[in-house]
Amino acid sequence: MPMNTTEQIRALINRLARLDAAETWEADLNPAQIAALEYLARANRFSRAPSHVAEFLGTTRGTMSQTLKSLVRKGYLTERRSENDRRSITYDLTVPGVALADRRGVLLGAIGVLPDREQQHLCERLSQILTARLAANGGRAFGICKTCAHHRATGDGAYCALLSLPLTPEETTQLCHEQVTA
Amino acid sequence: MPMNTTEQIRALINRLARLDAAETWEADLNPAQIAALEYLARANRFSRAPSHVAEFLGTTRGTMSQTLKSLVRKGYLTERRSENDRRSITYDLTVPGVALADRRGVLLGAIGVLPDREQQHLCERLSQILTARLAANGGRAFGICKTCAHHRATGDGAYCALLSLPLTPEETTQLCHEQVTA
DNA sequence: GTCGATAGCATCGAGTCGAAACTATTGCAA
DNA sequence: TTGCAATAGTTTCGACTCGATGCTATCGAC
Repeated sequence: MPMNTTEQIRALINRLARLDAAETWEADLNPAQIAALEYLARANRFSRAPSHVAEFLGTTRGTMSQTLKSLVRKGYLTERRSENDRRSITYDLTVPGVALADRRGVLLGAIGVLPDREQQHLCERLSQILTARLAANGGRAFGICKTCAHHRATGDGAYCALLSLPLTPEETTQLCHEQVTA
Repeated sequence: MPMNTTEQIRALINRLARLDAAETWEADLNPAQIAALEYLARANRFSRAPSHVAEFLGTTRGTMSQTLKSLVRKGYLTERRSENDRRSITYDLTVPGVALADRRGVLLGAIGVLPDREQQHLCERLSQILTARLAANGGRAFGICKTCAHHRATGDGAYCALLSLPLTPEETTQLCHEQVTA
């Protein structure tokens, strides 16, 4: 029974991710650890708690708790308890953590074979699929801050209307767990 | 530091695969087991040995050996020693195995939001990336039999010029570890 | 017949996986 | 103010994957 296009796309996505994950072992981290580290490298300060990483990657808080603890032991993360809510914890990347998150693999080179226009197009299509996938069972999008309905541009920086907090220019390019596409 | 398009594509591929994998646990199989089962469901009779599955999924023979044994224990596969080469083993799907490989998840539905033309386009782009990725470190393509340089169409069925063996029509639509794009 | 290459397997320690039970904190409401 | 449910994170459990290493059986070329 030959596969239809839809199934082929799913198979390609899974195989590419699997091959990319296999590279990961070159460092002293496994795929789950790299995935968590890369998320934390791109998330803003409101979105770096264990429950956020767990939701982003489709796993449980318990599992993510272990993964994050092991990254702390290896020196790639530090944990910081919140002042306001003493239950919550935020993880920050250390200098080696940032270096590792910026590491690039063979897959990036392979994506580079496509011309810029095609990359742009591909990126949009995959985003559409992700949005549909998340909508199917109420997942959050974790989109970029400045594309959010709560984002307000001010003179110099920006402002979050949901959290009533000022934002630095850098923060507006990061991922946020509260993001709602405008 | 904002991500460029290339990095975004990689991140999207990994996140989609991860979310798809999370669904997998609804059955009594984990992502690695499902991936192996789905490969075996699509591979031809020359490409269903542990070393083939391992190469396809970018893992080692040792690890794959364990995964396949556990699928046998669960009743989704049967193993069969080769007549010609007594070292080699071929795995076949049982009836429950076929049923499980055909199971469809939320991701397929999400891919379905794209119109057919876009799916076709997306499929080609991802294939290009995969080809480039494999070329980067000498991996095999595991392409479809009838697109192979060794494929010869005959009157009724077909013929493999590499293995000097006749092929059924069905076999020419399956994956082959020897495939070389014509 | 020897010997290297190949195919698969067993074992090891670290770590992931979900599930479930647990602690500490928060916030709401009677 | 007390009570209680919701929330955030952790711990423990058993099954399993991960790569690495070393092992056996078989094959094939010389």
